[in-house]
Amino acid sequence: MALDLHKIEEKWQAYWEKNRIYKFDRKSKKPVYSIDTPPPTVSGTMHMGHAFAFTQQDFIARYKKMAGFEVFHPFGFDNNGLATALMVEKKRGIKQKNFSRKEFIKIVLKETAEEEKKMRKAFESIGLSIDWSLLYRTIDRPARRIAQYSFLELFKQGRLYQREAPTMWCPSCATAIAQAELHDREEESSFCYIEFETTDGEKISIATTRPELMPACVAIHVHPEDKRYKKFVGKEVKIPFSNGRTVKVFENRDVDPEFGTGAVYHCTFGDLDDVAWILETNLPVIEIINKDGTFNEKAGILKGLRTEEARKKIIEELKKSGHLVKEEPIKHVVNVHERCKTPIEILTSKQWFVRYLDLRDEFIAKAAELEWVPKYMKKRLDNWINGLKWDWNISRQRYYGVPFPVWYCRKCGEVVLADEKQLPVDPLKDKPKKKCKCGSREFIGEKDALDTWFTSSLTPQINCKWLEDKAFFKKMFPMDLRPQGHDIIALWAFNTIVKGLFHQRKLPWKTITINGWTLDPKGKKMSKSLGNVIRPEEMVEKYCADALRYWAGLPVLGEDIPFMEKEMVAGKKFITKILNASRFVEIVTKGVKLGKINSKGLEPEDRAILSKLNRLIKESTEAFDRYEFSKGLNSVRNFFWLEFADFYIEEVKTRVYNKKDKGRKIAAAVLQEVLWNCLLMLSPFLPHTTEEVAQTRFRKRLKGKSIHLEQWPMADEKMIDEKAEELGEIINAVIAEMRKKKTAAKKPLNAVVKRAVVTVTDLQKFKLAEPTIKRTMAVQAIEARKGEEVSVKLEF
RNA sequence: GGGCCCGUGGUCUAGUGGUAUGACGAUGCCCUUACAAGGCAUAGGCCGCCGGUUCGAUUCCGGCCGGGCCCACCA
Repeated sequence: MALDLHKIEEKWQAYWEKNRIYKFDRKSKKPVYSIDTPPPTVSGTMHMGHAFAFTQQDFIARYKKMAGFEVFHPFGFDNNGLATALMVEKKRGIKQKNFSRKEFIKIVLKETAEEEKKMRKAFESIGLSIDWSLLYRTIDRPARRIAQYSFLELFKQGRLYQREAPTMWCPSCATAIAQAELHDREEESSFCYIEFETTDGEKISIATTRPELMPACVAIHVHPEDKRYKKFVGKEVKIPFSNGRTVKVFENRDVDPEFGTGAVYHCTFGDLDDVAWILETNLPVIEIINKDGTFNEKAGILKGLRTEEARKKIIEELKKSGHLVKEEPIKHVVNVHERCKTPIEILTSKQWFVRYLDLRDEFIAKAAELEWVPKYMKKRLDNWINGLKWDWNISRQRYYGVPFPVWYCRKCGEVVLADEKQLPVDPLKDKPKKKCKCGSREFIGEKDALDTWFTSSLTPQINCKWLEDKAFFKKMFPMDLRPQGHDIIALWAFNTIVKGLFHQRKLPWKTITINGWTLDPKGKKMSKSLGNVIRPEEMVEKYCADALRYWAGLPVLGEDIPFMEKEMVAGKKFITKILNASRFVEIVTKGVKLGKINSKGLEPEDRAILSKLNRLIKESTEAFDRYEFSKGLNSVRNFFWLEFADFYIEEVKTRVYNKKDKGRKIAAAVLQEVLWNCLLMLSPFLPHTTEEVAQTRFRKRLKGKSIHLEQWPMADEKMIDEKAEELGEIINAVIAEMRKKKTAAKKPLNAVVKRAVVTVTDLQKFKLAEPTIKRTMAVQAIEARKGEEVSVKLEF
């Protein structure tokens, strides 16, 4: 039978949406289970990592729904901030600086609306149990309002300050960025040995990868125990091309005497160490780079150039003047902006910060109260918090994003906050409600936008309608689950915890699950530059959504998984198997008055399969409760295929084919019972396939409109019977031996056996197993003998 | 450099203090009244390496090697 799995899947997706199967009913009396879903950046494409993570999250959502919870499973789009703006700039080939603020925002909103449609379709195509009526966007009014309210509240708590400070700056995006937005990149560069002269004519060499920062040099550092440089300490050194400016030589224990020449020149600001040294030494700041990345007049001969050009130029000039004594190639790591990969510079500018370094210990202690799945992921957060060096810079010099609810008084410079009631505000359009303390009514609106994470860190508050619906918020906050990737533990998880603690004095959720990464088939990270990206839509197209979901259910939560197309094959085979086995069960049970499973008349194979089924239900439920869904999928799959389809179905065929067989009604009942429970346990993984079978073949079993509204099965402990399973194993072992012999004799498996000689270890038990074996393998007569191990001889 | 994770037949994986689960692939047989986009069967692994604990380790401990991720970083 040719099955069009795509048609089946589309049919049920439309049905679910039409019948609002995944609707969250806030009036329900069931306990709520809420999920703080990760809002993907609107880019128009769903990548494999999305498909993987959302599917894993969906397993949990579907399980919880069946387990009796009213599941709150929303979806969010992150269309706020820098990532979104950069995506649009790239797509359109534009830069924000060439547009007015208004125009630029308009373009971004239009583009993201289009991209969002494509993305939603992609996410729908993998069969997620999302209630789309709960959709939120990180730039929509409620999100803006909450983000601004968060700002006001933090201000009142004394957690916000504004400061002119050295800040990591992206010259390409022309904005300050946060520590968490840094990435490293290894770069080939040259290590320049530059010879300086002291005022009394002695020579000292330093080595640097940033010769272009020389005009900003404010000191030279040497290690206090470095004998070579002892005599230089305290002396003045002449800076080339600087009209005779000199800097002092300092002792500094941070210097590594082994590296370079053992002498370091100190610039404002080459790297984070320079910043620390500036703070320690009270040296002057010479800022030579403008916000747009060009060098200013303080850079002298480098004025107007950008970093790369300036480097070339200064090397050239130093060569000419004889200051450059050596140049060697070096590989070193530079900090780049993760969004645009431009090496960062450190500049001073006025920025808003959230003061939180003082609370590091509290954050670590509180985060320990969360349930982390897997547990070890918490260490990553601890590492991050322990390594924090900066308060959280939340200012971004961008047009697009949530504005600061802040004005500055034109007359006295006082910071004036928006009134809670007027949120969300745009300080460039709106005005404060009151006049300034100084009496002035003239204000300048803050032009910067809030860091994207300032808003994203409020997704629990957004989901729970913090400001819009107090009763709802009280009922819903904190949420139950935050599922997310390990790459953004330091960003999203951390900042969300921070906000929860600041605003509600509570952790924002009870549990955090961390999903792994999707890697390419060789175990490498998928990336556009490596050209190894596999798109989920291609796989859905080639196989089907349930096959993709099958793959997502294989690894343990938190583990990275290489994308293996063979698992799609395996998934599709499994789906076909389910559909075929279900067809069989329907055919042979149709019109049969089902027997009662608790009654007498259960054959050994019935008892064995029912015992195994109930044990499986128990194990599968426990696995799900521990978020070990891969165990659930694996064990149900193996049971369904290797026990139920391979053995049980074969063992009862003669019973169900023969209308007069007295075991027929029982076998029919057991077939349905086992299949139905397997379908229920597989429905979180294969929602389309199981719905198809339930709706087309087992309508009568369905209590509601969908298998996804059914109750998760309960194990009947009384049915678990080790002795029955033991006997079942004997039956299966003998059948397996007979299959081998038939295969070896090149006979079909239904070939009639006139006589079989079977050696078994326990003759008494075998007596009980014999009838099942005879009918399953078409054996007319069996002679049983006692022996050390099971063996079989067949006569045809 | 620091932290975390991983290393099981050709490939990917389950698992456990008593030599091992399944898949994909390979090979052979079989049109068997669910299924040939199938069924059944077969081959294939000193469970990364070296030590230690133990009667016994793939499983526990230590070290090493290899891979991955995060963080820091030499100017």
